[in-house]
Amino acid sequence: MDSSLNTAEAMDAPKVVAARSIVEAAYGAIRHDILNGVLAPGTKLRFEMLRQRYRVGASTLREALTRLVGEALVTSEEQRGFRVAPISLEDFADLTAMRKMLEVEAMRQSIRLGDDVWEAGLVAAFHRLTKVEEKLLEHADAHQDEWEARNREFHLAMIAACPSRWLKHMHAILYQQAERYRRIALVNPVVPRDIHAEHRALHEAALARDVELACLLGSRHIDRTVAVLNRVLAKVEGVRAS
Amino acid sequence: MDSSLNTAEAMDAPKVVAARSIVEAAYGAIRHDILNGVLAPGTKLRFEMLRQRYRVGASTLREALTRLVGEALVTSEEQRGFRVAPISLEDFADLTAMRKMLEVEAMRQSIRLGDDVWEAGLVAAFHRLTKVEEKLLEHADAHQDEWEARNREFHLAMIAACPSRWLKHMHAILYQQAERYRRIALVNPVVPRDIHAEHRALHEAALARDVELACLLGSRHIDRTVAVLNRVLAKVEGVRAS
DNA sequence: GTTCCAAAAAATCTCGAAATTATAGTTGAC
DNA sequence: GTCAACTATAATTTCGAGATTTTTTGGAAC
Repeated sequence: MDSSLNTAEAMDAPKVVAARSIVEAAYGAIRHDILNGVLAPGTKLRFEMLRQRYRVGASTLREALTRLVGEALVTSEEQRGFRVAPISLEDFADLTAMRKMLEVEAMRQSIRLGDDVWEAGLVAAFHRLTKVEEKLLEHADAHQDEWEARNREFHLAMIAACPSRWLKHMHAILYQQAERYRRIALVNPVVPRDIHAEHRALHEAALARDVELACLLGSRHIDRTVAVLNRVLAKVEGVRAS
Repeated sequence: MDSSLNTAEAMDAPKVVAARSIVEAAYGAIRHDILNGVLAPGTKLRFEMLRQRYRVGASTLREALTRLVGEALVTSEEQRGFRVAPISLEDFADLTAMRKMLEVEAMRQSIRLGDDVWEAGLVAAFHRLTKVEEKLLEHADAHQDEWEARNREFHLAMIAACPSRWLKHMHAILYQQAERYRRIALVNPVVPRDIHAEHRALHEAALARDVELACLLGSRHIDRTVAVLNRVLAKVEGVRAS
């Protein structure tokens, strides 16, 4: 919960969470498959099918799904089972507007209150992100997963000093949702070119404690990501339908 | 989900939800008990105890609790069971700052976009709230529960025209959390006196489509509620401890 | 008195069969 | 041919016993 600066736990979110319980493992696996589009939006989640797929009992499965409902990755209809939460351009716009509001506010607080430890974490995260972006320029579409992870860490490091647990909690949910859209659009991988420049500017403004500039850059950064994604998503099958 | 104007469903949240499934019933019952302090903050939630209390099987109970974890009314520690989420003055401040931000933004959008139906709903909600407040002046601390419900409906009606699902969703979670603190502080019932005037002003500003005034009033309204609650909560046993 | 270890106790977690409910298919009446 | 009621099928939901893990207890060594 409070370990956003910890390097070792960087890969916590993506896949294998070294699950201590079976529910946790199932939850992680299903979440992974939803985020990566293996379980397509709108798909009916039938119990027999899921029980085979993830090798768990009915109740265990049910608990994992309930947890995903709480994060709005799954929907449930009383007595009619579960579905992968549908996606739409409308939802993406809503989601992003909300995330922008929260992320900017979190940045504002974080930059104001961040101490040396926060700065160190931010610099480190930026460095790691830079490294991956260099690799990305050579090997093209490999490392895409890794870039996603580093990108997330960088943005998390940026708001790490924000003291509001609720703000960070809700931001995390929204970021995860956005991540879902991003990965679905990633069928045609978007090579990040000027994104590095944006990150650098953002990073420097934060270190210079220029709150207003950083917020402005952060805001624009999200806007551009959305602009790109909107273009891609509009073409992808199923975004409009489900 | 979309029935915030429906009179008949006014009592949906508090208690008996006419549960279609047993999980739903258990969830509602436990939620009710947590919100009203029957299950005190920090309390360990042992399965045997809960199974007896609510008459449900282990898995069913577990699912209900998982759902409550999603709303941050319950915490879970891997392999160590569940607890009623602790409360603290710090959390209350955080929670409220967050809610203020979201509620004001939702009001802003709602007042800008609200149509005739929205206006009608708002007027109706204000009227019902007024009626209860009159009753409250006479019979003192009875009807306190009803006032809570009408107050909630009024504030929901105010933001009903906000088109953002995410904004309303997250606001709902925060409002519920705040409700928890309010009811715990309600051991010494605070008689709402000038609150009626505040509501009237807010209501009129909204109908006049004076966005800025309404937001200002809404903001102040929350601030005052917090000021009062802070004074009460500081005295209540257990808010600081757990 | 403190610290360690093992065994017992208590709690949580997991499973799949059985009960309940929804859906599809079928027949019969109009 | 359409609709309603009924039946058969398929899916979800519920339960509690058993497996697994944590916590407590008791006792021996230091």
